[in-house]
Amino acid sequence: MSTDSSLSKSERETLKALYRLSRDGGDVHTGALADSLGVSPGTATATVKRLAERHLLDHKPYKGVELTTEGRRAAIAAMRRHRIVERFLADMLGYAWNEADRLAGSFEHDLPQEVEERLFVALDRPATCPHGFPIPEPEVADIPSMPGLYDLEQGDVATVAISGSTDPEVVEFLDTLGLRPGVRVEVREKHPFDGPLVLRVGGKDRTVGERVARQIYVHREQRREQSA
Amino acid sequence: MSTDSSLSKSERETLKALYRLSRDGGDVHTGALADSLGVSPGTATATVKRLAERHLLDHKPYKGVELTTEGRRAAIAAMRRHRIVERFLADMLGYAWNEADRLAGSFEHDLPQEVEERLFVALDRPATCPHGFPIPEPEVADIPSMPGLYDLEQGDVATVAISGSTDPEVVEFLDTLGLRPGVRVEVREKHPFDGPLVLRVGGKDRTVGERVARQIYVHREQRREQSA
DNA sequence: CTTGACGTTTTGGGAGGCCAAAACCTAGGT
DNA sequence: ACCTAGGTTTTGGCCTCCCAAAACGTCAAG
Repeated sequence: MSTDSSLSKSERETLKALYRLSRDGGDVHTGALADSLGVSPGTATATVKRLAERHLLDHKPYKGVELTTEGRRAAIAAMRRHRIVERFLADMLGYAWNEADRLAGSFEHDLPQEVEERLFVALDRPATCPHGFPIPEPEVADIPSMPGLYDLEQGDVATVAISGSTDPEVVEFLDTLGLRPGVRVEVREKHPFDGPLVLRVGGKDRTVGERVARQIYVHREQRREQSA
Repeated sequence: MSTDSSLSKSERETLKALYRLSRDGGDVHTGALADSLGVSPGTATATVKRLAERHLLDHKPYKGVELTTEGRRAAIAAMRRHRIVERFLADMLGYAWNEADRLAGSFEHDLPQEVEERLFVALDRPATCPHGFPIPEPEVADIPSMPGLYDLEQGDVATVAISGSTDPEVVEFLDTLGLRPGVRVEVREKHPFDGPLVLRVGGKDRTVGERVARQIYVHREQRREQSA
């Protein structure tokens, strides 16, 4: 029942990383985890072992790691906290969305649950973090995965989300096109054979290539049924 | 030059406690420190030894502990952070001044310096914490000590501050008299022989006994010179 | 089917944190 | 001047967290 019961900073960070890694890619190995956490392989293994004992994940030595339902719930709770703190940094302290990320990680861990909730309310129960990703409900064990911009079809309307791990140069380029987190876009045309998209962004038509479009996530709003 | 350079949670907490303890009372012994931190005597000694190696305090075994100038600066920086966080909890999240205290301690430690400053600005550079105690400037090595309410003389005007360690029942009683942090009071009469004070509080005259008055701190505003 | 190479886990070591209990000072009473 | 009581420090243990390097599995190429 109880979602957490005293996880340490690195344990929470590990769960978050595992959730991310498992969302895109088959088996997650401790090596990938170590990279993602910026930690030595041995350290990653040790943390994994501890979490396995608490039944937050299954560890098949040399084979891979998989979160249990409980582990996924804890990971999502950690993400919720992270995203709320990001919103705080952006909305109350005026940080840009791509700065908030960096700072949130450093002090989200010791934030009491109670304060997290008050903060959420004080921020007016935001639906997304400053990157545009949804803030999950508490206690859920799954977040619906977001499609990429390039997965949309002609006529689709969606809201943009940009991952914090996106190459800063790409981010800057997107910015010049008006493609920023939270912005609404409509797909005007999608050229075949991995061709570019033509989008309606802030009253202007913009063209985006496939490689760049694949780095943008979206929240589909509604599909405009467009014929019979 | 650099005020901190990576102190841990307990190290900072130790410095704060030592600053408090040394402000009222001669030698500070590790026992008092341990009590104040809610930690075993051995743990207190160990932390003291570590801080001594960093030249933040002098430790004369079996005799006592004393902060160095550097140590005092670090302690005050920690207090500044604590008080800013309290203000945040009170002003932005709506916590009562005596609740803020409890919660601030849990997450102030990992707050990046940078965020602390932004928070300070976002809060409109407050002069005091919700208890009524001043938020020190950064980088100072001393805070002027505050007199008690009972140290005032007839005609003095001052602002009330109430320590977080005050007995809750006393706090509640004070509340019924309108004596809350930040409230302005004027001393109408001071009876001799440890007699009661008569104060002007929020447009009403209130009488306060010596024992209670000694538990309230004040910020003197100006001495009204009242004769020749 | 053997043998590397590569990735994973274990081992050994260090630092912070905590405690309980043993060893140790210091000061006060006799 | 002793000696004991009370407070202080050390010791030994346990936990998280990190690393480097040794030991170990696995799998695929020869």
